[in-house]
Amino acid sequence: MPELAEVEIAARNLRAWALGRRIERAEAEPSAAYVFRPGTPKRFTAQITGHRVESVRRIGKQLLWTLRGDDGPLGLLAHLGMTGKWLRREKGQPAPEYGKARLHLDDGHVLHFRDPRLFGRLRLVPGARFEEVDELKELGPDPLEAGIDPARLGAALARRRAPVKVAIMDQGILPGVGNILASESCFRAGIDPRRPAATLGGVEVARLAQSVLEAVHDAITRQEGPEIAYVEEGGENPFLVYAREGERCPRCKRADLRRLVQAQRSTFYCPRCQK
DNA sequence: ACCCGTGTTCGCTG
DNA sequence: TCAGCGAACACGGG
Repeated sequence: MPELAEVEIAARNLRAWALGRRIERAEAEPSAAYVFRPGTPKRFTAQITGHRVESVRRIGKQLLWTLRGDDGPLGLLAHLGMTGKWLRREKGQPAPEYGKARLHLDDGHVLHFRDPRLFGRLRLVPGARFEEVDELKELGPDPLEAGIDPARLGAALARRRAPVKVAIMDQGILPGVGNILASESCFRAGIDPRRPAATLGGVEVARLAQSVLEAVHDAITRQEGPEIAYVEEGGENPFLVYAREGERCPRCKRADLRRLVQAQRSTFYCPRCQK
């Protein structure tokens, strides 16, 4: 369930699990070719096997692995898409359902990339030259790593006529912000998600910047644990407004939360608190 | 059967 | 060139 917070947890897990480990064998499901584009499952297997995991970095929703082999570094760019997840299993345990790729480590564990819906991506980056990858060039500064500069955010929003909730999901503006965080951030900031981005004043932009960081920190705090545990089946919805259409607003406790569709995605908001 | 979904990309339009 | 829009991608779950 990957937005910034989930990917950050994934990065922390992967560092704890894999840093310094040698990948004795990499495997990929031939049937999951879609995940490895551009590239093939075969190439994935052949190139990664034998490398050591040197670092795992996160920018927005992207995971940047740097692997070290005999003939220099190799990058692995991983995106979880809608349903991607990294899991760790002991050697010999059955692979998780929908496992698309596996990294057998030299400590008796196997890292599985599980992705039922196949919107995830695993992409090799020769020489780990991530600076040459187009999707990464287009990303803005990571909110968690660099903070959010209200002046920069204001300037970016000023150019947009799109609704503010849609604009803040632009990965060139706030990488890592997805559909949930966007709704949550607008709610926390008391800003109507339908407002054209360019109509926000300086005070509102500053409040929005702060709200995004708070929503991210809250989400990370909730999820820390051995694995990504997140709105697991039967778990309680941890969000303030997301997926709470019809429920009473947790702030004003008077209006009922509403749902609307923006840019083909659901938005949740309080019609009374968000101006 | 139908609708929904935590994401990105591509093609088209103004 | 850029902003905006809708479709497409693939598939499980309610």
